[in-house]
Amino acid sequence: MDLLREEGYASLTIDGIAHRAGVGKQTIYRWWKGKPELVLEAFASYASREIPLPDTGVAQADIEAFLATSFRKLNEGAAPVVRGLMADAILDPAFGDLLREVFISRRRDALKTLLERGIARGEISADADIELAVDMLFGPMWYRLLNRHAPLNRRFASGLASRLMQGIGIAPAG
Amino acid sequence: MDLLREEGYASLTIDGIAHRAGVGKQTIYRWWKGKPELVLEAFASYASREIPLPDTGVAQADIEAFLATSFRKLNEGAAPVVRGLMADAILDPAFGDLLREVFISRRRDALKTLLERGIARGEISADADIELAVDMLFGPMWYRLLNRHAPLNRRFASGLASRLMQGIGIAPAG
DNA sequence: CGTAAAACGAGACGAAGCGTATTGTAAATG
DNA sequence: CATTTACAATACGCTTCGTCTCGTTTTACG
Repeated sequence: MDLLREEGYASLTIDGIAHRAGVGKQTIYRWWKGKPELVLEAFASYASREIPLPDTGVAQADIEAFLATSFRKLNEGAAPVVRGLMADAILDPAFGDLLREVFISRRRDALKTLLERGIARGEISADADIELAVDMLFGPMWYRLLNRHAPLNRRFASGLASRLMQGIGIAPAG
Repeated sequence: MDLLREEGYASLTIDGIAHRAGVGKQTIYRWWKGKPELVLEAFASYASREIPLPDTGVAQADIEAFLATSFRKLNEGAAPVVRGLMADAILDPAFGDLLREVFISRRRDALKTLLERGIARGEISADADIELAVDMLFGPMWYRLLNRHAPLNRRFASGLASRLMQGIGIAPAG
């Protein structure tokens, strides 16, 4: 993780990692298939203290808080790592499967939990398309993360959460 | 483009392109900075017959048609190329700037035109956040394109367009 | 035309990084 | 205590990169 911060994902090499760790290359290849798998595992353990799910009692607020926390983690340094992992996932479909399995799908599950709570509470339509809703929240996040055309800030989190609820929510009384 | 289709973006090399083209490597480097820039230009010219903007008279239908056409182009063979370009854009910020400038931003502009027509017609709230709306349409598209967890089909286009309009639209009479 | 400059095809070159193989040493295993 | 396993170090062959050096067209212009 130190090397990753110092040199960036693209410049990180197995030789460099082995040297910094005071370890032979063979030892690294004994435990990991390559750089992406190694970084993914390091990142997963770094982020192992899972982001606790917010529970404010209101779906829109939960979603907004969840997104805001995700954005904060990215802005605090995770962004380059996540971007690099995605680049390798694109170039190597096998690693793409792995990334989806151990990272993407878990984040999706967390978000689904929030949405299902909203359904249970009657805030969200029972026949809402949950998969689509997740895509509508994480999609724009990834789009800004990878494209860098606009910041991942609280305003964005708030905008996404409120527009989504207008799309799938049940209008509150009043 | 032939080589790209045959071998895939990741396996495409400058040496390979030069050989296939019956051309020296130096000639390629004289005209392009590297593989990503070359592929971007080839792709841009291939897609130069710009997708004409739909104009049905109804914003939601325009948006849905625009998305559906984009999805179709991707599904017909553009997807691997676009994915590869994005991977390089992630790994090389300078190329990321270029990709945003000549591709991403133009697609965004096309979508903005549709949204602004909707505002002019009174179908979309005049103070709607257009940038956010574009992110909410293209974001999920890119998310599925890169992550491959779900298909880019007509149902997805329809779902995105309708949910967006519920978020930023003005309820029609009736 | 005719000649000088520019662009070209071919491919050699050194620098990286990859993933594997080798070698002798240090742990651990039983 | 013997044997097996893991290890650090590093050499190796391979691939690709981007630059360079050749003669050989092709182009530009007097």
